[in-house]
Amino acid sequence: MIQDSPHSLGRPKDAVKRELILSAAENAFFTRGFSDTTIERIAADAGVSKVTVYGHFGDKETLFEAVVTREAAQIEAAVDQLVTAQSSLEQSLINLGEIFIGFVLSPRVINFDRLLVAEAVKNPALAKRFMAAGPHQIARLLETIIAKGVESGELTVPDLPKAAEDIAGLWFGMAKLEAQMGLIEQLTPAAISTRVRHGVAVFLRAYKSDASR
Amino acid sequence: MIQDSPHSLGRPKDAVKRELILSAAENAFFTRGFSDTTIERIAADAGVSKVTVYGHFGDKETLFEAVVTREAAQIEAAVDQLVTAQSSLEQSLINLGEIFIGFVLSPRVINFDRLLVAEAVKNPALAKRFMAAGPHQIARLLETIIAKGVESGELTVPDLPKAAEDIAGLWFGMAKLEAQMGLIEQLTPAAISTRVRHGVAVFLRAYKSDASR
DNA sequence: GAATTATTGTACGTCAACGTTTAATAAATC
DNA sequence: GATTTATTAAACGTTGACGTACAATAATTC
Repeated sequence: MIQDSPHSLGRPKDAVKRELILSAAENAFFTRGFSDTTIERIAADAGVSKVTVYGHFGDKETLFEAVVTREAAQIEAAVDQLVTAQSSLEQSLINLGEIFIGFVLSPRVINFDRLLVAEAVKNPALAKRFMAAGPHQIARLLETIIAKGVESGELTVPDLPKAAEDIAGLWFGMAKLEAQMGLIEQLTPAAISTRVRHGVAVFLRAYKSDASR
Repeated sequence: MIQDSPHSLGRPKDAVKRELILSAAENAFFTRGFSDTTIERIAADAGVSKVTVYGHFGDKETLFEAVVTREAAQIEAAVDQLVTAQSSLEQSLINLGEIFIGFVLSPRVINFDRLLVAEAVKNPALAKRFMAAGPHQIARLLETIIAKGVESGELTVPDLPKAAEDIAGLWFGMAKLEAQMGLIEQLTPAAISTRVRHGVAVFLRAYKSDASR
């Protein structure tokens, strides 16, 4: 049971303002990085005074961590929704791939991990949290799907985690790097679909069992 | 012919000091990023006065660009040396892959592109220069090797650039991301070799022509 | 209504870093 | 040797941003 935050005395902190600050901070950190983001700018964007920012979050570091934690939670929730519908192996892979690649290559997530990459040296714990919430969860889902294909006899897979990594690598190709470097914009759904289907096709050619040829 | 920089009058700038500054700057930028690197620190590391830094490079931005340009040139030179020895298709791929992956996952290059990723928003031209000097050159080499396999009838490849991207993606897998995020250290040569051979095997299973099965 | 806390705007203290100036010395050309 | 430029150390001006202080007002509990 979580107590409904009693706060016993005085004017309570405004939860809406807190959200506004987090959103403004997220946007600023994402586009400018940690050092080049100023608290004053965040406060202005949030339509809030600087003192209020300091009232809700003690300092810049703490605010940054709050942003990352919040984003990681959102990613985690999004991944959880990637429910594998009942369908063929190929279709399952395509479904997951389209959601996965559309997600990972979205400007929002690219910006997020641009930021994380830059801060990873200084704050490894945050980077780990991100990996656990995103890529590592996806990898587990992939393994589940591939394992089903093995059970049904469609696939021959000597190393499950490696096979999951293979298809993820095929989906990514060079696109992630090029997105990080700003060379490609948001991919259209059609482009994502093409990319994913190609990866699935190559993967299946490599891993299809002799029995199912 | 390049004139031997006449400089006609007065004491010439010290080329050794220039190199020392570039090295110190590279190291500082790589480990701390652009904004968190100070000119004073660079000067101190280089064993040189701050004024000398400003004498050689007008300001911080220019120094940064000089570092990136120099690094891109080194990468370009390194890639040029990836001469494809005369050997089997499989062995050619393995050779290129081991050099490629060893190179791309080295702490030096990971740091470099960590830096580039962070600055890509502000300076897209630098990011493009990096991609052209590194990944895009490698891609061309890969296409050359794969094309040979097609000519010899070993491979069936409907889309050459895509196939090159496939094998690069297979080699990378999640390793690049994990290295960027600081989750894995420098891979041992053995680990690199294993990773590369695995990628080649999967690639060949997917792309081997019917005639050569 | 009294007490308490939140929020705001403004102002301030502090610090770090960019980039410049100055005076002195070193290294090059003529 | 005269001139010119590079280098150094130290000091400086300036700017930008973090974080705090203050006084006034708003929201909430008792």
